[in-house]
Amino acid sequence: MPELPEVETIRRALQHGGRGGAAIIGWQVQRVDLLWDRLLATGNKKGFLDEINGQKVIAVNRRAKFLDLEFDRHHLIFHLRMSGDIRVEENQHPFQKHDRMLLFFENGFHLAFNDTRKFGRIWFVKDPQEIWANLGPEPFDETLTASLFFDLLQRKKRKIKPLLMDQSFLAGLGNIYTDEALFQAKIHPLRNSGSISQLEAENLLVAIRDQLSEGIKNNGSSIDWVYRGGNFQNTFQVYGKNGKECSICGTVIEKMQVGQRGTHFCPSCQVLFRLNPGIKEG
DNA sequence: AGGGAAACCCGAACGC
DNA sequence: TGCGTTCGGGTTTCCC
Repeated sequence: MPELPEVETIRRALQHGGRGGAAIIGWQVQRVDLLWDRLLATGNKKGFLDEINGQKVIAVNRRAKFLDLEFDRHHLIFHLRMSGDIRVEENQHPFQKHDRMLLFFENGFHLAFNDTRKFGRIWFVKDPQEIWANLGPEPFDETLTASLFFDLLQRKKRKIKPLLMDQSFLAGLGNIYTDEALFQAKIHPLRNSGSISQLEAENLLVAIRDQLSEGIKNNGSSIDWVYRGGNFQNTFQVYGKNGKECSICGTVIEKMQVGQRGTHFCPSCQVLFRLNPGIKEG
């Protein structure tokens, strides 16, 4: 589902073209159809529909899983949540089931926001900072060094998987990339963040960046029926692989619930307790 | 502070 | 075949 790599893939398509659509930079808004009112998370509908008219797209940015359409005077921020997707098409193209908003441009094209499950939201604001004020660092932020990451983990006493998915701790990971990163780093999802060693923290940060990079390189993951075009799902090592053999050791991959989320791991590669005396448990 | 549960949604997958 | 039930994904909110 849309996690950082999927949102980044969509961002690049809107900025530079791709995924079957053209770049939208410089395009001017002519009209907006809001087909499902609750899509707009804040502000009033009329103000939004009136004020966006005539504005041009300056840039398409991303922060964590938020997509930021930057216009002359406002930002239109999207969160795709579970099933959101964006298409750019000529107006003659038929609208689709579950389209929740249509942004018409003066050049005869429109941007369609499609969201089967209606979890996605948009914000129309002057300053995007107010939307993402509580987000943690970007995973690729250069100031997020291995030693800083270790310190941040030490300060918390939480299960590592829910902590990595907490957007105020680290912004961008979702269920899939978290499971894959923990597998690469050989860390059990239930490990207490305070028990992670310096070396493990280093490996984990590398794994997070590796997995996200691979996801972006593959244009994201197409799983279920919701996301178009990505191939990263073909490289999954643990996500959805429960019952299959681990590619490293042959042990059967298991699935369990952690913080209400399906969690996939190799019980041999990712051990919760080490038997070696002298190594702290947990 | 941390963690669990529920809510928001829909369609696919499953069970009978 | 057809019906009812379960599941899952990201986030927020509420409660212990």
